[in-house]
Amino acid sequence: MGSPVYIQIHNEIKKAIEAGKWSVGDRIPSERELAVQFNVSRMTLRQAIQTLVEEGILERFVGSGTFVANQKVQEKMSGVTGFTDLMLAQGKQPSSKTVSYHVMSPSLSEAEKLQLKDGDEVLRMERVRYGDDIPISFEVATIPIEIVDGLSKPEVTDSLYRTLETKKNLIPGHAKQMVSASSASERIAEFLAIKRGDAILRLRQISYLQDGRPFEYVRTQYVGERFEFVLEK
Amino acid sequence: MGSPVYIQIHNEIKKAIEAGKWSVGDRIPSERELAVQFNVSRMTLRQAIQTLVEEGILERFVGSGTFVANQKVQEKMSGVTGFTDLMLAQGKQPSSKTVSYHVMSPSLSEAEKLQLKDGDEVLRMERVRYGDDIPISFEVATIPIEIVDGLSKPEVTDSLYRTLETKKNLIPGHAKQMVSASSASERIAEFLAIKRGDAILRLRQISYLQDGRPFEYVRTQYVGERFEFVLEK
DNA sequence: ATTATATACTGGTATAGACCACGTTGCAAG
DNA sequence: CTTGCAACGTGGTCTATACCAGTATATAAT
Repeated sequence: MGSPVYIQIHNEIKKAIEAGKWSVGDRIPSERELAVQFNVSRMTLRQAIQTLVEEGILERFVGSGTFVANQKVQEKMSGVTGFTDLMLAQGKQPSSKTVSYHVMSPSLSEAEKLQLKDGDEVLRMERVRYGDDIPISFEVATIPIEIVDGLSKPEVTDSLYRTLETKKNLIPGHAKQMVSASSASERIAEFLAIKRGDAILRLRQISYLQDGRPFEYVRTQYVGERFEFVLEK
Repeated sequence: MGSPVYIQIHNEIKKAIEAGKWSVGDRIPSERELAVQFNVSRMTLRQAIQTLVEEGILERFVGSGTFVANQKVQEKMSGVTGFTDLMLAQGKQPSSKTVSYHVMSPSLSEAEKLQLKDGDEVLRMERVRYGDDIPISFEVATIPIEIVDGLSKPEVTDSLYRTLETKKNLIPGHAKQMVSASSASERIAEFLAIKRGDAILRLRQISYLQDGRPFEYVRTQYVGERFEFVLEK
């Protein structure tokens, strides 16, 4: 085990909570007690607790103790987590239909956003997303071909994020998102079962890997009447 | 000076950076040097640095040193900062016209969002916001009367956030924001110089004080063609 | 001049102890 | 029984020291 001790302790406490040793609202042992249990100094133990507090898993109260926090479902719009999780978090059954799925040359805009070199190709797919079988959004995703090289179609369409992490050890980092409003075109209106000109919430998102390379450019059009982003700050 | 030493050092370093002692990209003295300068232990000095790193003001690199970071203009949408700052950050000249300004009984929705008791009154004001004299948004702000008690109209309309901080020592905490899309009504279209049915980006925001009390409920309608939110995660 | 290698310096981790302000709890005084 | 206060436990802050792993730089060997 090469990682720092406080990370190891962080993981052990996290696992203990997930295993149900302590439930939401429970007080965990004091820093001094835990320091003895793990056989480390209190400062090191505090570092482990600190990381858990930053993750929102624990809460500290002076004079009272440290408690298991009730995981706020914040960052609903983080976008670094996908549509599937978003729908499930809202209690809706997610599904989707892939409209197209092709390898092609990128548009100028795509090449710029994804920082592509001349001649690089991309995978472009269009999808309609549903929540409880009601159309929620129409999205166009563009991914550099080198990112999805060797992956099967289901591996890409089902959960790209998980596949990238498990199969290629590529970990998503930050994302840039742009939100605007527009009206539905004839084609989009048909996919989303609305009228032409109806309100559309547009989200353009560029996702980057931890090393800063862009790996996905997604343009999503949400039905204004059926979707809303919630942000907490 | 009652605050912890590491907070004091945090503030001193921050002021030094703002004063231009070190510029973006500059290396600041090592932790060991600064610890001697401030006459504290290295651990305490590290705590001060840590808070500055978390604020995005400094960056650390093992083996190289600690550097002044190039302040990312993230959280443009935080909303806890107002329209004025938003426009200035984008290089546009902000202005606004107050359409109405009345004390009245809250609607059911307002009373709920602001957690009002029966009989409580509110200040409701409608405003059109401009960037470089082009209409950008129409907003309706509702504020509990007790929050703005004793404040003049300009103090409320010009910069409510600054006034609350300086005059009443009330500090904004978090905010909840909901983003959706819709179409412009006849009345709104007129204010915003667009056509009825044109795309509107809707933002509903509830702002809370640090103690958790809601103090402002704002509904804003942005012209879809002229405005876009940018988020970084 | 180029390439290894050693050295000095940086932030990262870890220890063991100390005092503080705050919240909780139980005991004593009313 | 209630109230007030003291003792105790908690997380928050701080010290002084040590070693580690990564980076940069000067030095030595080629």
